[in-house]
Amino acid sequence: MLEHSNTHCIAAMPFLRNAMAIINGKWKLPILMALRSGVRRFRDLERSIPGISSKVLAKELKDLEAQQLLKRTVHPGPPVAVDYEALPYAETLDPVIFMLRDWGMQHQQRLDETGPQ
Amino acid sequence: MLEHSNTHCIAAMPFLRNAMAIINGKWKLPILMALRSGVRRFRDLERSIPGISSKVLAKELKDLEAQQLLKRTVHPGPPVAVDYEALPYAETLDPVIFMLRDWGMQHQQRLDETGPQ
DNA sequence: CGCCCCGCTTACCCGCAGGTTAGCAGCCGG
DNA sequence: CCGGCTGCTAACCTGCGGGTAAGCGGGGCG
Repeated sequence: MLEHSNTHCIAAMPFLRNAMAIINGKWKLPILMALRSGVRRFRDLERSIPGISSKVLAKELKDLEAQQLLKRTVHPGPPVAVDYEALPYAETLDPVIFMLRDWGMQHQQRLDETGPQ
Repeated sequence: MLEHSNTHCIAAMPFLRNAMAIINGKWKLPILMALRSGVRRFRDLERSIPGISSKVLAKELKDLEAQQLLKRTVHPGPPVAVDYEALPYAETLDPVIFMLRDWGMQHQQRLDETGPQ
């Protein structure tokens, strides 16, 4: 698999883990989705993502910024305001996410059909 | 994102998690790779996947079987022999894995280029 | 009989993601 | 001056994925 070579597979694992690490975690995708739908302020994100805690939100935002998927901007007021925006680069994740979602859907169907019997 | 509707995004999350759950875990992909490269017996899998323990291997094999990605067959000997083989269905994961790997590679490059400066 | 191989299972431990609660500095409105 | 909102951080706890070590029933082998 992966070009029919086992060594290539092993070599590919770090990149796979790399990619997974970003999509992974309970909140990364919800955060990106919220950002893309126009929410920018910390508290607004907190409110628009039901269930997330401020601790986790802050941490995930840092991670996503480190991955260059979003930009944090501090507008010195007063009052100071912070906003987060998804970078265009974040869109390059879309095809990957679509693929995962589609396979996930089809797989769920398969399990629903053949599993219960 | 995901068809420009936030509700669709939320609806898609279970499928995403579903798909992730299968690819996820330290050993799922290595096991599938080993199976596809022709290894079928439990002990052989254990040996061809350096670092895995028999406990984890057994558990992951059960999971993968439940997901219908592989088939477990017991050949009553004596001696009894058990073999595991990847089902053709497992190949439907390839495009997903390719996408992840490719994005992961390109992303790694991006971080290497812009990060250090 | 003694020993090793196979295919597991059991019991125990550990690290880390993530949840819970609390608090803090800065600003504002009343 | 009091209370509330914003953008966090700190301290604590829990669950779970996974590692480690050991063992066990069945069989083959010398």
